[in-house]
Amino acid sequence: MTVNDDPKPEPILSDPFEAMLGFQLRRTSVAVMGKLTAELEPLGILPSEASLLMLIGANPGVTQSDIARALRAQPANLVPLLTKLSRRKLLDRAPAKGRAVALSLSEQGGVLYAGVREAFARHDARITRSIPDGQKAQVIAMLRQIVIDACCADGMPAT
Amino acid sequence: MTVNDDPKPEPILSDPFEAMLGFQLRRTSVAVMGKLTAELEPLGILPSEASLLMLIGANPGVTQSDIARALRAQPANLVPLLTKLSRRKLLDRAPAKGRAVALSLSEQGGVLYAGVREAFARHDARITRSIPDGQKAQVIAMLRQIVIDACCADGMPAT
DNA sequence: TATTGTTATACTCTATAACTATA
DNA sequence: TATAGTTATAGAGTATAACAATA
Repeated sequence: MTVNDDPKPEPILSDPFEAMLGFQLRRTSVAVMGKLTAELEPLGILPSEASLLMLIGANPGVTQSDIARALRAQPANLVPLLTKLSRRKLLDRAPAKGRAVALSLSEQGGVLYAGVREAFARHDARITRSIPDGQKAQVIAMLRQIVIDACCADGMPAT
Repeated sequence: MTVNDDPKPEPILSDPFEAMLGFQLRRTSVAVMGKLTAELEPLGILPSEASLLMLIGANPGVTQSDIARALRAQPANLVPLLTKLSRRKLLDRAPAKGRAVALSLSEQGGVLYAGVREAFARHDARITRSIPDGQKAQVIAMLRQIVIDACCADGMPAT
């Protein structure tokens, strides 16, 4: 066996980030998002677009501002994403109060939604599989607390 | 008391992501990175640049490829960052084997490095402050395991 | 020829300012 | 006038292909 099986044959560099929670969080998030991207790729949809599908599917009639608030996104940034979904005939738009538009999934959108939901479920099961049963909620609670520690009680928006 | 103290006065939307570890990881990472950005801002340096300073400061003489490997970055993407640091006279470059260049911090770079290290330490203490003493290592181990679960044993680079 | 570094480029994500439309 | 949505734009991060320089 002359093949190198070591997953990290890196040079002997001192890594100042190994013990830092912040960078480990980021590294984990990047890896997880990368895997999600791969999981969604056969469906021809990006994570950002898929998350809109998930939100609209779970909340028929939501408006763009609702979505922006829920995802902590800038309304302006939703426009190209929703345009793309609309061009694929995945969305229905109905007039709502004011200038608002009530969004829901078209029949085609519903079909893709089912696939996307499955992909998300598979993905989350995969990345959670090493976490002891019944401990996932505690981990999420911890992450939520870190968000609070990171951004609250001083000048930061509650991302 | 008529003031709304609720940090999240959001509409009653069903959030399909609340229970998903992946999105909570991402949300946490975004919040933490935002806070780090704010912490570094007075020093006039972005997190990406600061992480180069940290790596070079801890490993005088590293080359660009060493850095790329350690940070899982594309070598091409380091160029503009290192150029920016060089223009600020923060780096010294010495010829090394092959076409490689050994990077180290200039005197000015060392001064900024001290401040950056302090900022990183403060930042990490802040986001870790809710984690019970002596449990940080376990949390990091869990994150590392999630990275493995997310990307290994099937077609993904070990991010 | 293999490795290192660089250039150019393109795409995604994010943020802001300025604008339009509606009640 | 306040809210919803849009346009344009700019910055940052990331990825790839093509190229130059060195051993």
